[in-house]
Amino acid sequence: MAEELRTLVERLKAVSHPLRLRVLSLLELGELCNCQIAETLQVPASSVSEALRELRRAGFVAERKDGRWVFMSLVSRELASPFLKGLLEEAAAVPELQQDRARAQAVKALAIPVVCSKVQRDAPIAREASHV
Amino acid sequence: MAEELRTLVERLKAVSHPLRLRVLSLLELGELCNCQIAETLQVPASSVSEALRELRRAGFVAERKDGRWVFMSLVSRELASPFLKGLLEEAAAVPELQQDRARAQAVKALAIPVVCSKVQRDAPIAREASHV
DNA sequence: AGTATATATCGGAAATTATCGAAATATCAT
DNA sequence: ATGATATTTCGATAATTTCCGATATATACT
Repeated sequence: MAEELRTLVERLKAVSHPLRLRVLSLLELGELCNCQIAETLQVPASSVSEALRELRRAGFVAERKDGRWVFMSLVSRELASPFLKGLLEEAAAVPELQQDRARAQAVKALAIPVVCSKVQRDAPIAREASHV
Repeated sequence: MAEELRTLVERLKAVSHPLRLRVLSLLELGELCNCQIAETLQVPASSVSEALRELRRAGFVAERKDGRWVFMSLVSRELASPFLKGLLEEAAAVPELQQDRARAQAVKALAIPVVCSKVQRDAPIAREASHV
């Protein structure tokens, strides 16, 4: 398979996943660290880390390290590919993603160490169905 | 998972696949029947049929039956979602997809029964790697 | 140095998806 | 009706993906 076709498919796969799409949508609010996302979505920090890795590989997300924390943000709208722009436009209208962003706003209002220690402390998440 | 999030993910999955993306891209040329696509891409007709089913389920493709043939076409640009528009814009620039479309032009120049009987007659396809 | 904490990676079981030939269905042509 | 042909569905296997706890790594704080 040609390199560029493969790359396009990989970028599409990166967002064809509920958790990764939820993470992408959260980053519309501006940069967030791993633990803020984990707390907002109530999923294990390792799952968030993996989701972010894929989104980075796909070129949708940039990272900025600051001490212990790694802040992730969407690539700028000018650099965003046409389909990413279209996707974000559609994501903005999805109710569950809107709810996620509302919860993230509340999480952002807290100090980061408070949020992170809370995540560490959390008991394993009960799963509603197979695959988040 | 919320219904609308699930639906968006399903639509993304539908195009996160080399064969389905190639089929979608071919339909930029206008409507094509199953066997024209199978001949153009040199893949089994049943694989094309399955790809088209997913693209239809995702709402990207419409069908028009005419006797034995089922012609598939892209939904109109006005009905196309922002994401689909962006994707088609990117697909237009991918070399392998451009080559596919060039081959499809040649196939379209032939009478359909000629193309279809050729597809039926074809020996099984040698696979270059796992997953097309 | 030693402890705490944030993130990343690993391992591997479970779920999902991909693939294509074979069989089924639907329509056309005689 | 019979046979031909276009498309779809089925069945089964192989490949991939998902998921999360455990472990590793990296930085901060004392």
